[in-house]
Amino acid sequence: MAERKSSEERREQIIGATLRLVARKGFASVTLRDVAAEVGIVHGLIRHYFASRDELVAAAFDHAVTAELASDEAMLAGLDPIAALAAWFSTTPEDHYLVWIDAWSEAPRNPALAAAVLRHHSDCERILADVIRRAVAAGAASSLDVDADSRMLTALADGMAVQHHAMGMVDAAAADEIVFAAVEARLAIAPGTLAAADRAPARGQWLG
Amino acid sequence: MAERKSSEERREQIIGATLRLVARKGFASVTLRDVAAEVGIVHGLIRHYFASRDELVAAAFDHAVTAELASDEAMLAGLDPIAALAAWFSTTPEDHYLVWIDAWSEAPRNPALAAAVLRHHSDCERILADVIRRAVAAGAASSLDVDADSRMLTALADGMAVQHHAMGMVDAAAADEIVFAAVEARLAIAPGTLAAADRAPARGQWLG
DNA sequence: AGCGTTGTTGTCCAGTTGGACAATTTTGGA
DNA sequence: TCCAAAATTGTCCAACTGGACAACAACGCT
Repeated sequence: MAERKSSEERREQIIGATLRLVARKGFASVTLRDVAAEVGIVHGLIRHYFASRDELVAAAFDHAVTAELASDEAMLAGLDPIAALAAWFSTTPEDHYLVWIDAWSEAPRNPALAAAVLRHHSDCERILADVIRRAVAAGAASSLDVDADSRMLTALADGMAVQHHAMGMVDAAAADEIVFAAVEARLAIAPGTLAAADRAPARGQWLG
Repeated sequence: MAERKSSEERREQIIGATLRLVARKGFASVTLRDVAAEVGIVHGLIRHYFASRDELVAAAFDHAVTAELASDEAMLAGLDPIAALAAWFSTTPEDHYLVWIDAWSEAPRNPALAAAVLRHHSDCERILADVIRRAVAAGAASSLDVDADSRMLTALADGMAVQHHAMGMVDAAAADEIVFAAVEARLAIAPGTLAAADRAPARGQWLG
């Protein structure tokens, strides 16, 4: 009666279900039984793949962000630097950032998750720094300290994402406008350039 | 045998204990029994003061932030505008921001908390906007759109706080340096001015 | 002193949780 | 074909959860 799946397939199925639930209900309130029901298995089976609940949610976060950043990076590589900046700072899908915010708040109490958050945040700063370097090399921007600029602009984007996604203080258009203006000022790009270049395909979704 | 307290006194005692536990363990994992044990009462008594757990944590957040912002605002009023900017953007106590980050992630699932977060975030932007206006009036800074600058700089401070407090990516000194530089650039203040002015008394603690 | 209000207690409940584990079924290779 | 390994099930458990509630004790008022 059991539709038996290969180990890897089942593992990814569980991770996918976990992510979907985390996006909907937050890390703290996702239970093993929730995940099992979403997949259609018994909750005991999850223990066969993940040693603990903490390990499961950390693995889910890590898996999703790894895949998404790789896809984003590939997409950015195909754009000219200005279009890449516009795409990178455009408002991301709702579920994406709510999971990040949740991860920030959960990290102090879940070491495995904290490590993943730290690593992927560094990835984000590195990806942005690479784009800035390309823009500078192309003469489209200027930067005295690329890493510092990347760190500052990443922090700004995170803060605006909180205002938009978690608090609903600003809509997507207003958030983009504020971030674009700050990026342009910081990198000596003519005002309005990024908004005009913002024709990139939407960033990847997690929960297909 | 019962040390009977006045209604208001007991209420604040419960709120204080709740905040202390939220800072330590996060909103989601604070239970009524935890709070009761911290205060030294029976968990049933909490129901006498707060209709539900959600209402308790929202009230605790609201109460603490209200008090702290009032105290901060009074302190800022006693400083010249540049010193006030430096004080406002100096790294805040650890427990303070961890609670904010936790509130962001909990807000989508706790309407009362969401309302408090939204209201107090607006307070923060307003307080900063007032300081910027004083700085502009004093000829110490310039701003084309005070509200936009306040919103952008608040988002930046939040994002840096995440990097510092939740991820440990940067230490307090580096975070201050990045934020100070961005504030100076945005408001046309000479570089280094804020670091030199950063002699303000530490912002208030919650968990006395 | 008597009395109503209210702070306070202890106990109960039905439900949920993460984890453990033996039993069963399926798979894949010898 | 047979068997060891791996996937999967069902069930158990001890602990904990928020909430309900009746009983008790201290208080303010008259």
